[in-house]
Amino acid sequence: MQTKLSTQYNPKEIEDKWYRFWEEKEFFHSEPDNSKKPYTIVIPPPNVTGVLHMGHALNNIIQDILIRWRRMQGYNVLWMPGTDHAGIATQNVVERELSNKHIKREQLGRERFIEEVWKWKNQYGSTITKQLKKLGSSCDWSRERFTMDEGLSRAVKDTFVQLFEKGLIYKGKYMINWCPRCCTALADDEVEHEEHEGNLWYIKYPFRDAPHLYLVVATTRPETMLGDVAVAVNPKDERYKEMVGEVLTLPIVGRELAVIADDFVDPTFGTGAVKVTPAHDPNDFEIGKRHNLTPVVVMRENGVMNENAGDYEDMDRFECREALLEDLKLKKHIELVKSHKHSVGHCYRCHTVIEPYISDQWFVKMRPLADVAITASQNKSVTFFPDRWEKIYLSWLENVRDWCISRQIWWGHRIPAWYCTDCGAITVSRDTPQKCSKCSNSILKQDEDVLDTWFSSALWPFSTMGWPDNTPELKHYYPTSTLVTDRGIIYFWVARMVMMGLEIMKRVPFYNVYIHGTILDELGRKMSKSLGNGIDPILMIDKYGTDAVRFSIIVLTTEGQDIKLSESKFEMGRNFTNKLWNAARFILINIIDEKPEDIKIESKDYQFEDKWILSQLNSTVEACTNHLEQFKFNEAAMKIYDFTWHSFCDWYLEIVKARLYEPASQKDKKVAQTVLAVVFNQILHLLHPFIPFVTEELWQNLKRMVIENKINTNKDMNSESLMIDRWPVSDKRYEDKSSENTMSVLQDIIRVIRNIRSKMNIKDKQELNAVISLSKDVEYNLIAHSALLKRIANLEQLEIGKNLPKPDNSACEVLGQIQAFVPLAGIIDTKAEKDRQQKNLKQLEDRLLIVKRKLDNKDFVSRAAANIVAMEQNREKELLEQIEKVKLILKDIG
RNA sequence: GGGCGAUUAGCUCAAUUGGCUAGAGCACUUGCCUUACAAGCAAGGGGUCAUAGGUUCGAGUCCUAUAUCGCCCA
Repeated sequence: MQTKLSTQYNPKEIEDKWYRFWEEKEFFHSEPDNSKKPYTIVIPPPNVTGVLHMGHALNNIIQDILIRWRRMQGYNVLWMPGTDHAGIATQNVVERELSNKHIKREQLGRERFIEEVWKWKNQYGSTITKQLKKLGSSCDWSRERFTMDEGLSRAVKDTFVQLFEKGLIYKGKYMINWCPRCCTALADDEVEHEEHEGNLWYIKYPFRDAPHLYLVVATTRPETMLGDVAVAVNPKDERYKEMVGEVLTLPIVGRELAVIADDFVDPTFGTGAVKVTPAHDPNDFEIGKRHNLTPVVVMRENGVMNENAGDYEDMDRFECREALLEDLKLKKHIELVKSHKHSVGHCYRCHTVIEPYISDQWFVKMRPLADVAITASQNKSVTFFPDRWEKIYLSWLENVRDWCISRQIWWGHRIPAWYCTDCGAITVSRDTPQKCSKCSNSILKQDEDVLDTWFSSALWPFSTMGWPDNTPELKHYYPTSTLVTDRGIIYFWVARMVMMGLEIMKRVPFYNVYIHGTILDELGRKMSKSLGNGIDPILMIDKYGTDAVRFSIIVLTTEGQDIKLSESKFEMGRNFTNKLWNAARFILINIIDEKPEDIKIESKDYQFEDKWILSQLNSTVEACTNHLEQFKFNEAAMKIYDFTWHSFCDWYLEIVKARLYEPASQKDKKVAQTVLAVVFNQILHLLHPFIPFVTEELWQNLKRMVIENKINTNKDMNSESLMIDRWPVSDKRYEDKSSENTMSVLQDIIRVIRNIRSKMNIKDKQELNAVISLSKDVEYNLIAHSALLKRIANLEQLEIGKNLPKPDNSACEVLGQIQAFVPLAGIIDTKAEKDRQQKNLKQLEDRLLIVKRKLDNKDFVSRAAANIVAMEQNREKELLEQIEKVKLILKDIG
């Protein structure tokens, strides 16, 4: 920026430059170093097929703030980046690409298909990491990991074998969630439930031995009746008691069904009699087991009806529903159709309606793992911020069912289990086994399935550190410090990491979990591709600059609340970065010294406004640090924003101009220059984690100018970069309540004079006279600040004294113990002034009434805290005095 | 059906353990091209804190209902 500065901040000119600089200097890189305390975050690995959206942006901005802040505090900081292989999603993407070339994966075969996926990954898989860099993320890219890496794959195998050997992984035929489009099993939490407006069909099932009589069952999925093997009623249901044991004939199919009694049946649902289809409904599956019923499967894996569906074979399940209903209607088997809202499960990857399906799958036994994870949060080994999320986490763990981990796809970690072609025994092993563990047969076939992606993600906090090897990284950085994520993956990921961390490492994977809000559109809807209501963070970065995007997002992020976002919100951040830029311009221009001398500045050299701004800075440092410690990012950001703009720029810069332009002495000019540099240097430090690019650019310029002009900031400005310089620490010695109080009075006086100016239509440029009258017992030495007042309020003459009389024809304002008079002979609008004073009086009297009401209340005086009562009494006194003064003024106006 | 969150200025959000006149940003009104910044400066206007009860000397804040919206689970 040199000293010729553009009046507007242009982020494009500097962002890439500094990111490159940081990377080249390896400032993001971390090595285990036991002399320093570690601070570790593992990134929630975005999906390799992913493209950065606002949710990622928020998530990574927060992590980068924590990381940059802790790094500046001197921690040995590691931010571990990487991506996950997103089994189903990635396979879908590559299959779609292939289908454009009219190729099916089955034609290629497993090996060649996986080669294609890797090709795709290598070509497109780094899109999102490039975008994370654009966002300024200071990840240690040299340690970037991918869940399909060799090392992480080894961790997956090792974990699988360990859990299998402990009996925590088993294989079995159970009812699972099946996606007929992806043709794979899904875990319970991979099914998204949606309320659907459907029908409840009441179907007549005739008695075998009395076909004119029938029993009516109600169902929302009539096509599954082809697989009915019984009809169940509640044993306590008087209506059906006598029918238990009777035999019905299944319409259309003709199968004989027994009427059975089972407690599970809800007598209030439908007719109280339900069809039992053990192969196609999870509850019926359980009923079937209890009553030894043989399930009849009527559907193929792709959702098309099979040979058991008779005439409906080869029809799609929904086509079959329509055809079947048509036939039932014709044969008068439908008694009633009622519209009925019910929840329908969908695949979270492709949104196809999920089919409950009996299938041979691998499962993780969850109870023992979940119990340990529950304890970890109850005893605060893992702490949630905000804490309400702990309940969500606990309720899931308390009710969790075994986790189906096998997926019938090709892209992923293949299950390390081999089947003996001879005896059928399963051999589970880290390495490819040479012979069957049971019969020693050497012809073995590996399980075709792969593991759920979340199985590998669950190991992320330690697999990325080199586990199963006991690496220096693992010893130093594990457990990680903080996990930052969205509530959407508390079950998928957070809970599973805790379980696996405790099971495998015997230690929690992280101490704190910060759950941030979800970014919504202006109307409060989730941003989604299908709605087209997303805001592309990269476009926003191009338009407003990365720092503006970061700052705006953080200011909007309050304590994990959701964020309604619209493009215009980014103007706030842009305006602020521009303000900062211009404050820097002012400072850099004004610290130039033709013949710089090395003058030592001591605290006794500070002027009143220096002490004031240093005191304010000090409390800002303290507040900002405290807020960050409590994950209150927006409060920290707002605090610095307010200090920078409304204390430093609005007041300090304006006040100090006099000392720069018409210095009383060269020494005092140097003092002012020094304080400017000191405070701005600290501002840049405090802002760096939030807006790293512009702060680095300005700091580098400040550093150069401070050195060139021999400004002694009492801080070594010899660091190579702001990002590795030290985070400010508050220091009681800078606290100066007296200056703060006095300044606040001066600001009030100035505001009052400006207000009079504005109300009386007097141009800002026109100099005025003013008289400031103080009550006898006022301690402020305002006379010492008359130069300041004159300059900032643009006054020609200023008289300050005790109990000064009101000059004729003056506008007036009462400020507690202070009265400000502005003589306006010839200019004053008497009517306007009178109206103004009357309005004032009314306000004061209203307030007095409220105070009096309190003080007249005996209970208040006796029960409220003494300081509160004293405060009210004091207020009453002040109000009475003020009212007195305003009345006098009114009398004077006439 | 169960749980959680929200409801405060025209809009988006704040408001510590209950205690000064409920604050910001944007928008709005008025005046300013003042040599850091018009993406700015100065001065303003704008609130029955969703509703109804209750606790308390005192409630935006705590309790109980109700309404509306959103999310999660079944």
